Amino acid sequence: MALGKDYATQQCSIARALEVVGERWTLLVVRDALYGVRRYNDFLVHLGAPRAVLANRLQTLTAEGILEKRRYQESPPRDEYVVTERGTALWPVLLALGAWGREHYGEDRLRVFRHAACDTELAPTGLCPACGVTVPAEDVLMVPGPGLDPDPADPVSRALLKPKRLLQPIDTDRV
Amino acid sequence: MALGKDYATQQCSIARALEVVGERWTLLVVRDALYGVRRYNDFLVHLGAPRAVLANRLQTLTAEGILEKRRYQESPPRDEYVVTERGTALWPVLLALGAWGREHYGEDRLRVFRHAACDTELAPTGLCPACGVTVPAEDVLMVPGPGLDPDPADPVSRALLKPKRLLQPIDTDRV
DNA sequence: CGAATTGATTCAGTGAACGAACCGACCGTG
DNA sequence: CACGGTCGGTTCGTTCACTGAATCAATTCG
Repeated sequence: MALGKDYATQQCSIARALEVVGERWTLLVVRDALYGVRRYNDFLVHLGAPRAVLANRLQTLTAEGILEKRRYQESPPRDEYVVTERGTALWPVLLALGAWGREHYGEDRLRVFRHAACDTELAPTGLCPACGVTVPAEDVLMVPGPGLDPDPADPVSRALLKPKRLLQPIDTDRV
Repeated sequence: MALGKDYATQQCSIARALEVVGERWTLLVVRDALYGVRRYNDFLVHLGAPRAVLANRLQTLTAEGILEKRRYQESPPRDEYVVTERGTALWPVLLALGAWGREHYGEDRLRVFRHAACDTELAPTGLCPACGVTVPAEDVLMVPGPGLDPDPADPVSRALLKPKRLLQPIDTDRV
């Protein structure tokens, strides 16, 4: 990646972070991983990225310890990519980025994030206004917003219509 | 930009945000703008980006309303790029990203961000632990950390060694 | 007048992204 | 046991963006 070469001289942890997750598609892969996507093919259809790029990103993210490749069945050997703690730590970044995007460019809200314990909607900082705590990703409930297409084409988007906890694997087994 | 084409189908405000600020160098330009960098040449020496890319990013960011091009002197005509409210709204994203980068990759802390009102260090969420408020960017005091090179080559890095408020223009007039 | 400063644009070379095709391992069905 | 389908990729030619060096125009300073 050409990124690292120049950013390395930056003396800045933002630049350091962007070396790792600043490439095209990378943060969207992490987003999907947090949403519960785990399989190569599910990433592929949901992201629409070229296969070679996806394979490269999954490999890089695994090497960086953001995802973990895990064998979930032998014969045929199948691996899934599960987000690690380091990857989960990117959740506040994605939340803030999404809040900014919606605030300044989006009309309707597409997804709403709630504190699973009290069902209160999170602030863009990740704080639960009711409980006063910063909600960890595993306690976040993702609910579809009014702006979301109710009948998407791909099965992954369809699985993501159901309210679900972050990090919980998606469930694509249905009509 | 090739970014927009694919991300547009994503039904996601994170993807929408990345369409705008997801390109290489873009977030670093915004970071510098928040740090008080305003002039083409200052961005250039501090970032080390190719001139054509910098010119392109400044133009795009201006078109997106994240920076504002402002004439600061006639004869010779000189413009500076000042961060807008929309650009300032990216501060929490950069803070979270920097916190993640330092946490997972940095050894020393390079910059410390404090609440100007009470001098307390900010949480990665932007919250002031003492006051309990989310500190707006203009009330953030940036202080060099122990890991920062005390004698950098370029004048912009040298100007950024002094404690300063975010958004306040940098001062490069010195030895 | 000549040199320096500022804010760019142009251009050739390189590397990355794109999209389509292909591949190998395995499964289930007939 | 052939046949088609799925899964997780790799390969390849084209296009596009980034890179770095050179150039340029306007103006001020010496």
